Formats: sequence, structure tokens, C-alpha cells
Amino acid sequence: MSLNPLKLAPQDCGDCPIRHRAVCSRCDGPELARLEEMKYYRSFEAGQNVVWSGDRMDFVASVVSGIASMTQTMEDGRRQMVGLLLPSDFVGRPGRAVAPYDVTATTDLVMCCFRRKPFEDMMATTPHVAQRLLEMTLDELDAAREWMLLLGRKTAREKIASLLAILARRDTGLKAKAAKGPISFDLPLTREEMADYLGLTLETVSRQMNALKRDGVVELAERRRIIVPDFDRLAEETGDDADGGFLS
Amino acid sequence: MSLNPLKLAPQDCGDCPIRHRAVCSRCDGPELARLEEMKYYRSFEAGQNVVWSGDRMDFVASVVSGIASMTQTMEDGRRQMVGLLLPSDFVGRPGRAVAPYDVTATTDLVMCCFRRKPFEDMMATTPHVAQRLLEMTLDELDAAREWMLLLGRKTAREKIASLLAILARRDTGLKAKAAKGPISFDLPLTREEMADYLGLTLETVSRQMNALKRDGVVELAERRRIIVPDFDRLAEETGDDADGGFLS
DNA sequence: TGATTGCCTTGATCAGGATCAAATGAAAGG
DNA sequence: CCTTTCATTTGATCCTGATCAAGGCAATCA
Repeated sequence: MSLNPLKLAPQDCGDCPIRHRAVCSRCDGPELARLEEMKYYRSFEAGQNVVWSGDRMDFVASVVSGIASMTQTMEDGRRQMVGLLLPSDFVGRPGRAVAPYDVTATTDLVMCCFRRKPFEDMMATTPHVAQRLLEMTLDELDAAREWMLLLGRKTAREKIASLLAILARRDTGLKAKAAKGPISFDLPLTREEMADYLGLTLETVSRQMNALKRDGVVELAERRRIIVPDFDRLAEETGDDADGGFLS
Repeated sequence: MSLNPLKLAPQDCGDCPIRHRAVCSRCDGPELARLEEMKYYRSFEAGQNVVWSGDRMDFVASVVSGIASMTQTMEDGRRQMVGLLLPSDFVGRPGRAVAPYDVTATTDLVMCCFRRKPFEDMMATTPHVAQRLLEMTLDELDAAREWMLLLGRKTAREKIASLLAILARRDTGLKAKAAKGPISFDLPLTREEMADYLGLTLETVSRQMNALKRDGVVELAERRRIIVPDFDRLAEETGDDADGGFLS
């Protein structure tokens, strides 16, 4: 039942749900027009691969909707997720032709792709794309460093709590200021994907999820639905200090 | 015996050892002149703190010589290094006034600091600094992702081997193409710093270092001097695939 | 010269999470 | 309805690296 992606995706940047957050957010009218000419949409079903490490990549892209993951795999099969790509996140590197990581659609996914050459030309001639890309890359680097602390020093329970907190914040932060009441969201990852994110095994993820449930930190409703009765309680379990957020 | 830092540091960008790699590498004459006006050198002794997490930062900077480390600390004292800053690396984020991490001089250190406001103004008006900074930030992000694989999935022995390989490559890569023969370099980190880098305890670092020595992968000469008789042998121990490097 | 200090090594024991193995549950399809 | 498949849970056991505790070795200093 995969519909025509072109019917699903916005044709016009003006209607685009990520217009104000993506790499194009600083662009003015004429710049958008130029981007429109080099862009095309691609959609993927959950589980489908977007690029393989080592592939030639002739495009860069923004995630429009859905979630993708970037993973690195060792020869013996050990895997580590190195990026969780959410709507408005950017994939690919200007100036680089070969993908360094596997990218996989975790949920159904729509990407807004730009042909690489014209995109690079645009970056060289106008500043707005490069400015925004720098800002986004710096944010990603901050996120990567927070993740390094998680991978290197947190316990399994703290890792799980941290991931749930990130997803919860993300899911509700989009709607409103993290209010007091209970919040709920869909868990877009399998146990195995969570394990690959956190540097754990899927068994440990399962056990710690149930431990958090037993302790009343979260409720696991229907398949994949998470309810967090008290976000502050969850935040305490992450091992991060009080606010847990970073100011600019 | 700390000499006057201004006597040690290059006054003129033309003489600067990191001129061709740092954030200023793309700048032309007039741009360099502008940077000269906003720059000043600071030096630190090994062990000295450069900035504390949470501090207000009125400058951004390049490492001119020496090594610094960025670390994140949890309330209960667990620490994770999130960046190893080598000559030409950049510290600070344009547009951000508050340091998110502790930065400490690991060896004696000289930094070339730029007052933040004029630096930001320059980034807004000319493209060369921003272009180079984007490139450097993307490189750092790649490094961070490689590091995430290390932290999440490698064994203690692989972690140690990986760190030694990075330092060895770095130290010899500066001189010549990684030739066949044995290579040697000074280990600039204590066992504890290595542990903070790798997400281990210092005891485990010590044991695994000696295990690698017993197995003939490295020789520990005098205090802090490492000899790698066969780099390929070391590379095998890292768990990375063959070349271990990343192409662009 | 002896004391102090910082860094590193070594040993003994413990525990958190991995591994191996099997069972359960839920959705999809014939 | 039964089968297949895939995700998840649960149990038993193992092992890597953490923890706790001394001891050694150099360099520095009184």
C-alpha cells in the first residue's frame, strides 16, 4: 500500500513542515526557488535502507517526516547507532561523495533530496545555507558529545532513561512547553535499535525497560506506546543534573 | 619557570605553525590583518584549567601548540572526555556565551584567542572563516561518531589499541606517510586521562597497556614513550576494518 | 638523605551486563 | 483456524571490567 510519494510530499517549500528548521530555513524567496529546482522527494518504508556505507552519494537531504538511523558496523557484526535522524535533520556532507555510515529508515520516511553538485554550488555562492548548516552541525556535535557521556559512563538504567527522556522531550517539546502532567508518546524503535543506540544488548534493554515500569517511572501501554506519569521523575533517572538541558 | 607567553607565541600570523590548518586557513591578507587585531595569545601549564563548564566565555580560540581536553562531569564525579584538542583545533562556539564543558590543558598549551564579538562580526561579513569552521566541525562530528562506536561497542583492549593508533597516526602523519618501520611517540596522557577518554577505569587501562606490551604490540620505553614496532599489528587490534581511515 | 607526592602497577573480589537458550505474545497470511 | 514470523520477555550462567586495597617507582623537596 505504498502510495505515490510525490502525492504525499509537499511540492512547494512554502507548505513544507520543516521549512523553518531545516537547512533551508534561512533562505529567502529566490534562494528557495533555486532549491526547488534541485530538489526531489524520496520515500522509504520502515526498515528500508537509504544508503549503505561506502556507497556513492550524489545527493544530500533533509528528513521531512519519519525517523532514520545512521549506524556503523564492525566486521564481526557489532553495531552502534551514531545518529538518530529526526524531521529537519540533515543527511550527507557537502564535498563528500562516499557515505561513511549506513542510513536506514526506522519508520516510514520522506526525505527532501538535493542533487549534490548544484547544492554545493549554491553553498559556495550564497551564505544562508552554509550558515544554517554550520549551526545545525554544531548542534549535532553537542548532541554527539552528550551521547558520548552516555555511552562511556552511564549505567544501563540511566541509558534507557536518557533515551526515553530525549524522545519524550522531543515529542512534547514540539507541541508545548513540557507541562507538568503525564506525557505519552510512541516509541519508534525496536529493542534492538534501542540497544544499538545505547551500546547495550537487546536483552538488557528489555530488562531495564521492565525495571523502570516496575518502579513506576514509565507505563508501557499498548504496543509501542509509552506513558511518562512524571517527567521529572524520569529525568532523575537519567543521571544528568537538574535541568538536563543545555542553554545557548 | 613560566616564560612570558608573548615571547613564546608567534606574533605574526605569517609565522604561525597552524596557519594552514586552523580556522583562519582560508583567510587572505586583509582578513588576517583583521584577525590580528582581535587576537591575543594565552598559555597554560600542564594540568591548568582553561575554562569551566558554565563559565561565561568571551572568546573563541585555536590550539597553537600542546594538547587540551574537553570533559563532561556528572554530579557524582563520573567523567568522560568528549574532545581531545590538538594543535589547530578550535574551541568555543560562535553565538554561545556559556561554556558547556570543562577544558583543561593536558600538556603545556598555547592558545590563539579571538574576542568573540568581533569574531562573530567577521563571520557574518566574510565567508572564509565560516567555511573553514564548517569543514572543521564536520570533521569533528565524524571523529565523534567514530568515538561513539569505540565507547559503545569496543572491548577494553580494542579501546586502548584505538587510542594508541590515533596518537601514533597523528604523531607520524605529521612527519611522513605512515612508513613501514617502527614508530615511536610520547604518550601525552596519564592513565586516568586515557580512562576518561575511553570510558574505562585507570586500572583497566594499566592492565590492558601491559597486556599489549606482553603481546609485543607495543613497547613501553622510558616514562611516557611508546614504540610501535609494527603499526599494522596495532591496527589489527583496534577492531576497525583494514585501512581504518576514512576517505572523503 | 629521608619524606612526600604523583603516577603507575598488581592482586583479590565483585557485579553489571553479556551470552546462551527457551518461552511467550502478537500480527500477518494461507 | 492454524502456521509462520518477528518482537519481546524471562531464566541461567558466564565473563569482562569495576571496585577495593596495597605496594612500587621516580621525581621533587626539605
